[in-house]
Amino acid sequence: MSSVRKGRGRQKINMKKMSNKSNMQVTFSRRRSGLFKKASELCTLCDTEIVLVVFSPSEKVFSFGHPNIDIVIDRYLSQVPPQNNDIIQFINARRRASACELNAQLAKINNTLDVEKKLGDELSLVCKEAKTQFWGTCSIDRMNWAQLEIFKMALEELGNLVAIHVDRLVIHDTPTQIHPFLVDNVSSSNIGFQHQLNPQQGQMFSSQSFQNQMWHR
Amino acid sequence: MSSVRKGRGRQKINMKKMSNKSNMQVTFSRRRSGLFKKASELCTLCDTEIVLVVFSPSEKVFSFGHPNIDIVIDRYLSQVPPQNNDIIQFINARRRASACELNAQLAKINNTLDVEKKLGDELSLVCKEAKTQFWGTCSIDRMNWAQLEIFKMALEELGNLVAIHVDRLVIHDTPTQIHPFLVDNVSSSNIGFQHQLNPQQGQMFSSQSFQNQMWHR
DNA sequence: CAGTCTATATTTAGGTC
DNA sequence: TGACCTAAATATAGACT
Repeated sequence: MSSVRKGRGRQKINMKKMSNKSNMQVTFSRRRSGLFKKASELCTLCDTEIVLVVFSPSEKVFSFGHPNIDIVIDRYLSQVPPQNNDIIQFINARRRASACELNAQLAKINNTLDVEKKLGDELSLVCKEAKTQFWGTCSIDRMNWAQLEIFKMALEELGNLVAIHVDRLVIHDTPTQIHPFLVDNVSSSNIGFQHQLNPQQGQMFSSQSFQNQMWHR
Repeated sequence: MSSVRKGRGRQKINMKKMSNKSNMQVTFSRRRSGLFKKASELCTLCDTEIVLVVFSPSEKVFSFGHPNIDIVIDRYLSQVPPQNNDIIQFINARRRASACELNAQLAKINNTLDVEKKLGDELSLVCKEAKTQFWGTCSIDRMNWAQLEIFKMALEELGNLVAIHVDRLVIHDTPTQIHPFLVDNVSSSNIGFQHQLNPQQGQMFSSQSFQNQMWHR
């Protein structure tokens, strides 16, 4: 009786990086599950091919894919030796940075949205920036020679990695390390085509999560 | 008046492949959006890296996730004369759909801009679309291993192209073929790491989209 | 198709164990 | 972490425009 106040129900949260580490962990788990579930539902309902890979803030990698693509991805990822390849690291570093930043930007935009709906001028700015960035960000033209050189190498390196990987795949078709991930009352376990098995099973969705120690950091 | 029964609200649906094609299309769009939104939220809240690729039943590809390499690749592929390279064609084919969408989106944004400066709600739309579209369109990750073979070749090809391009740049600093589509009164600018420039600028966000007239389908 | 509206179905933040 | 609880926040099916 008196004790109570059985929870205040779901609270609204700011769409920005959560400050509380602990809460973040919880949220991460929950939302990751939700995300995978949504993905699997989309597969089921619309007969869609999907690939979803999530890197947890703590170096873990979770993935899901309708057909068998994810297997390839995961194998690929899990087999790339992180430490012996500066280029890959370089690439990842860049990727990480820009991914983060993009997210930050989006969060900001969203915030703005929440707070103020009538920022037409902002829209203008956003678009303008977008236009700028469309050409600026990733265009090779805008890179300096040094960067291009590096990229060139990176690409070649990447080519090799892919080649190597393909070879491996061709040789032994065994998953490196698959684990059941979200197994509601489901029996996941199968690799690849799990989804089309039992469409009517409803909430069935499986996935494989992988912990690849690789490129953490 | 009499008309009424303004909708029965959300109905529960069977979690199995939708029979009604038309409904499926609608559901696909809606859920795809939702999924991408969730993904972006996860990124934002938990500082997570995500790769999400969805192949629509109608061969379109939507993706969300990190950029960089893929971007460069995209960028580059788009500059290669399509007819002399089957591999490139193959890859472009896969991206075409989403490129179209991007163009459509951008066109829309531009229109909006010209006509009305204070469409706060549009901002909302823009953001949503941005989240959906602004990430990579092409990713190694989504390919199955057969495709990897092809991709490998493409990469090698790419390496050469980069090299060639570098040469060109060094010689004359002129863009090979940048097109208009979005050239407002913008002064684009720096290289590579531009994002960290003005974090507090707020609504600035970038993306990698490419509009090359050559793709229209 | 894309956007709008309505009424539910789901998801999930915050707590507690 | 994981499971469970509550209530508010969202996502969306169906019907229309």
